[in-house]
Amino acid sequence: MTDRQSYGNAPHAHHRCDQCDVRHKAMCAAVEEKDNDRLAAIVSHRDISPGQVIFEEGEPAEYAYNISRGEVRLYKLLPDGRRQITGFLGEGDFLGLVTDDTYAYGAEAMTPVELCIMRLSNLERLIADIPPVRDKLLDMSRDELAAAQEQMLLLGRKTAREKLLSFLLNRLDHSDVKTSEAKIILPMSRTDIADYLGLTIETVSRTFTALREERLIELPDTHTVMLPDLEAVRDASEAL
Amino acid sequence: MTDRQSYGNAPHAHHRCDQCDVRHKAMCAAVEEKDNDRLAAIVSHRDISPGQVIFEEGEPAEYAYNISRGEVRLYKLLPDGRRQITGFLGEGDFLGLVTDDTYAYGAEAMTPVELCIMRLSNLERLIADIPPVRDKLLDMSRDELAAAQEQMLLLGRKTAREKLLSFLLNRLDHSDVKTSEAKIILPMSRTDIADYLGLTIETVSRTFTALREERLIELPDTHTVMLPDLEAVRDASEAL
DNA sequence: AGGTTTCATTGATGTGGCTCAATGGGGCTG
DNA sequence: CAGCCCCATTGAGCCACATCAATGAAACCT
Repeated sequence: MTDRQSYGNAPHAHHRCDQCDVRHKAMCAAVEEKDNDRLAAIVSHRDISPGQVIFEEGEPAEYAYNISRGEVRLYKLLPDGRRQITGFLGEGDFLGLVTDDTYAYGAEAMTPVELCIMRLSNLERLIADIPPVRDKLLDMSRDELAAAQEQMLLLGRKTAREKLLSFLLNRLDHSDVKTSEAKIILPMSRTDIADYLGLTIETVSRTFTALREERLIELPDTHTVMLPDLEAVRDASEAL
Repeated sequence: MTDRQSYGNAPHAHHRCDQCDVRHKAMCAAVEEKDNDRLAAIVSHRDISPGQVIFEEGEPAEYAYNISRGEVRLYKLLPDGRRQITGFLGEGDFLGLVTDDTYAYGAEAMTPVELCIMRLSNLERLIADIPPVRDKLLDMSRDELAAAQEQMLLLGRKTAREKLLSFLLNRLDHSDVKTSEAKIILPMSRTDIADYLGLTIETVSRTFTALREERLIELPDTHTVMLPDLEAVRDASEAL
């Protein structure tokens, strides 16, 4: 599951932050034109291949990351190997808020990932000097907290069917491709979905099949889901 | 469950913040001596009796709160009434971080509660003007996020037994009475515990009984738990 | 192209926790 | 202090989801 190789590949040289594709979505959007050089001076880049570990839970936290390309899973483990995925991150998302000086969760690439890296000490100085950055991070952690609470409701009180439908609706909201027909691409495996929803892989698979037979969803292939009747899905995701 | 009466009792007059019992634990600790007057000028107080609603999920958020006395539960509801408690708050805790301008969860008093109230608009000005306040709030939401992720692990992947033991250990950590024997006071009902752990009241009750029969816990009365062998509890809370 | 590995699906069976139901006990009220 | 109400406990049976096991299908390597 985590064939950690050389711990990521060698970092690149610095980059032009003002030309970054995901700048507008990322924390960096809070940095003004004039401070761009300062931002560029403290970031470097790294490519990560699918399945590789970015960092592990409990590891001393040295860096914070912005995802400039690809998809990442965050997870926590129990001693016997049970895993809970606490979130999926994508382009523009920020990675590495820490409490005590260790990472509170592990992070792995699900697809090829391009990371924008900065030392936490440098980030802290940036935060102190540029108030909008601090505001942006506060906002982001507020949003994350609201999402976490929604996920607690899902994990603690929803059925398998409701969990899966809520998950699909979430994915739809967060996808940027807004076609008329609701189409969802799932970059993660069934196992990842199961570990995110507090289910087993078999239950996820069976529930997908059941939903397809009810015509609530279509599955053109394993990693694509279509929602032909959004209203029906919304109703079924919280039962009535 | 929520006999909302007159929506709290009449607010008191302002208070001496510098004499506040919970100041050192609260966000207010980040306000310096010289800014005390400014803090005192924007806060008022309110007493809430057990079971009363402080605010409801989805309600437009106008105020933020500090808890100066008592215990509060936060929760989210599904349309059919299923409830997930997302957290328990106590003295010094802050209440009312919002995403869009509505509360992301409901809040109810579990015991008699004394609240320190401030308008969100005033708090925002305080945040903008006094950087340590912003830092403190960022820290607090980081901690809350870490706790939320831990709770996701619990809800998604732990057994009833592990859930209950983890819950007790958490309560022990957050209690300020540090006696040699590990003693825990639970202000909340069995139903609250069930809704926090994603269980039913019957399972909570049965699990308590089973743990007592194994001598992992003692139950002098319904709302008191003793942990005679902390190591054994820690092991059992994550299985091996 | 063939062989291997990995991942998803499906089936058969088991079980932890839920549901439904009855009983017990502690605290409040009059 | 009797009666009531609320809450917790306990029991019996059931079911949603887990576990165990087999098969199918796609991706990967050589």
